[in-house]
Amino acid sequence: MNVINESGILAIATRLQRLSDQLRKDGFQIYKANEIDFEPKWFPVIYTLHFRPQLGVVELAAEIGYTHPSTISLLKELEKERIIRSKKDKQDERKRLIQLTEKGKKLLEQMQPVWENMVSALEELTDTSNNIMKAIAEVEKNLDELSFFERAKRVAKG
Amino acid sequence: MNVINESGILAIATRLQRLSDQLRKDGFQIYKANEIDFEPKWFPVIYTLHFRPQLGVVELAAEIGYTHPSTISLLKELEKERIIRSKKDKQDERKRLIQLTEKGKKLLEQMQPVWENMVSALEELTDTSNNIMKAIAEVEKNLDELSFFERAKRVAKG
DNA sequence: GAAATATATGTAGTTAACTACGTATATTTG
DNA sequence: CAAATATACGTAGTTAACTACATATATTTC
Repeated sequence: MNVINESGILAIATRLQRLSDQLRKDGFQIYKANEIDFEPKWFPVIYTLHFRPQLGVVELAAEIGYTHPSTISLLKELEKERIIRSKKDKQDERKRLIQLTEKGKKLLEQMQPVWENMVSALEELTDTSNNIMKAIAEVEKNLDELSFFERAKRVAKG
Repeated sequence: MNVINESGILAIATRLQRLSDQLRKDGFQIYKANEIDFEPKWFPVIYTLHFRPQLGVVELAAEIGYTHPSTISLLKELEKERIIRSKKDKQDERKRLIQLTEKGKKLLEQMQPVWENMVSALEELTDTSNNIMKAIAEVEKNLDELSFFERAKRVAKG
C-alpha cells in the first residue's frame, strides 16, 4: 500500500473506506466475543429505534442515512431475527410502523456494556492530534456548502 | 440522520463509508465533466502502475490494499478498456506482469490536470481545524499498534 | 370531486468489494 | 531429490450497498 498511501489526498475515498471496513469487521468480532448475535450493520436501525420507537420505513431510512430499499432489506433480516416487528399506521394506510420487539429491547440492553467498551476503545484509537470525528463533521459541513464536484469545477475555471 | 449523527463515535464506520461514497460519486462526475472515460475505482491501479511500471497481480493487490480477486476483476475491466496489458514473467512462470498500454499512458497524461483540480478541491474541503488525512493516518497508526478488537477486550477486562 | 402530483413502500437488477476454494509453479526441507 | 509447504493466480459464490422502476394510498389543485 505504499504508493497509494503516499499518493496523498487523491486516494482519500479508498482510505476512508478501508478504515471503515476494518472497524466494522472488528466490531463484528467484538459482538461475537461477547456472545451477542449481532451484526454491526444493524446498529443504525436498532440505535435509532431506541430513541424513536416508532418510525415508518422511509422515515427510518432517512434517519439512518440509507436508501429505503437498503433499509427494507435490513428490516427483513431484523424481522427474521425477531428483533423488530411492524404494524400498519392507522392514520396512513401506506405506512408500516417499525418497532423493537421484546427480544430487540433485551438485545439492546445486553449490548449497552459492549457499546461502552467500544466507545472507550474508539476514543483511545481516535485520541489523536487531529480528531477524526471532528474532521468528518468539518468536511461534511464544507460539502454541504459546496460539493466536491462544484469545487473542482470552480478550481478549473478560476 | 439525526439520531445516528448524534450517536457519536459508535457510528464511525457508517460515517466514514458514507463520506467515501460521496467523494467517489463526485469523482466520477468530475472525470465525466472533463470528458475522461475513467472510473474512480480504477485510480489505485493506474496510479500505482505510474510509479511501479511492472507488477504481478498479487503484488499490485498488496500495493493498492485490495484482495487479489478484487484486483483481478479490476484488471479485467482495465484490460477490456485496453488501458493495461500483461505478459508472463520469464523468471517466474506463475506470474503475470501488469503494465500500462500506450492508451493507458495517454489517459494518465490526460488525467493529470484533472487530478490537480481534484487535489485543490479536496485541499479546500479538508482545510479544517482537524485534518482528516492526518486523522486517518493517526488512527491507522494506533490500529497497527493494537487493533480495535484487542483494545475493546482490554477495556472490558481492565 | 376528478385529475394531477406527492409520498410510502416494495421488487428487480447492478455493483464492487469480499471469502473460500482450486490449480499450477516455485522453494524449502528431511 | 522427493515430499511438503509456500506463493501466484484464478473462479465461484456472497454481501451490502446502490439505482430504476412499479404500485398503492394520500394530498393538492382546478
